[in-house]
Amino acid sequence: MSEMVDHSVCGNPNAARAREVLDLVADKWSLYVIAKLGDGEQRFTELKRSVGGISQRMLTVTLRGLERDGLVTRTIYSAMPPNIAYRLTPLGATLVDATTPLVMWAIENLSSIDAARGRYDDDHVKEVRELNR
Amino acid sequence: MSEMVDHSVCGNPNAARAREVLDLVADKWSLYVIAKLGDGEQRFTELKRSVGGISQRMLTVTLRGLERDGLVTRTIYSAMPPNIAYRLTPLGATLVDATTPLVMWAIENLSSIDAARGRYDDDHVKEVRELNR
DNA sequence: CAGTATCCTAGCCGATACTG
DNA sequence: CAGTATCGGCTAGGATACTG
Repeated sequence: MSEMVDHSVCGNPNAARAREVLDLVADKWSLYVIAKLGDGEQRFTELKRSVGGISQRMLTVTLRGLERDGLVTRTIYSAMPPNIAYRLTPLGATLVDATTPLVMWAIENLSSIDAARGRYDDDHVKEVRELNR
Repeated sequence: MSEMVDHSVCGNPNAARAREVLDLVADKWSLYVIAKLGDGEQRFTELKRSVGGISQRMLTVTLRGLERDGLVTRTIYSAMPPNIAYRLTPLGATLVDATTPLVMWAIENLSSIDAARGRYDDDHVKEVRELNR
């Protein structure tokens, strides 16, 4: 059936709808929360500390979204004092696998990108200087 | 250099800085533009049409960001009439490879997520109904 | 065609305060 | 501890008009 792993991504009839999913997953926080949960079950405050920089509001919103989409489960161990654990579902675990290459890429190519930014910004500043002459 | 592919992602000292890169790449539009350019060189209007739903302003902003980070090149073939081609750099090409698993995941798991959303929303509505009784 | 320049607003998101 | 509720600022980003 005519292999088409990469080039057909755009031609796929589901591609348009896939954007809804990507929009969810590719937002500022979901990626990090998912990655952290990949290390195992975590409690709310634990997540908040380990993700770093996220507000409790955004953590709540993000977790509810992930729960709604069947990527994360919320288990109540005790109501008082509250002890609630978040954990990846099997589906969520496959998402971690899918995002890992991207995370690794970002870490590995950090310096290349920094360098490129420096060059671009230098050139741009130079142009502005020339205009001011 | 002590292998550490998955579990160490969070412990990596570069992980914090990696977020800057991920924040750039994992935004609403960059992912799609990069994916489209994976199919080969494209012109501005071509991109605008094929990405679909993106405003010319956002396409410009996105392309400048990708260019700044050394992921995309901008080649002027002709100034008047304007004929400008956008193309992935070698670095940009490696990014496509890194994002492909995520895009494929979204397409493959669309129905699972739809189903989960339906269940979650049903349950939630039910709870609200009980409160109103 | 390939942009730039402006204006304007929906909604994201942080800060803060309160609760079981 | 693990949230919910509310308010308000800010900005991402769309619409529109103009240009080389």
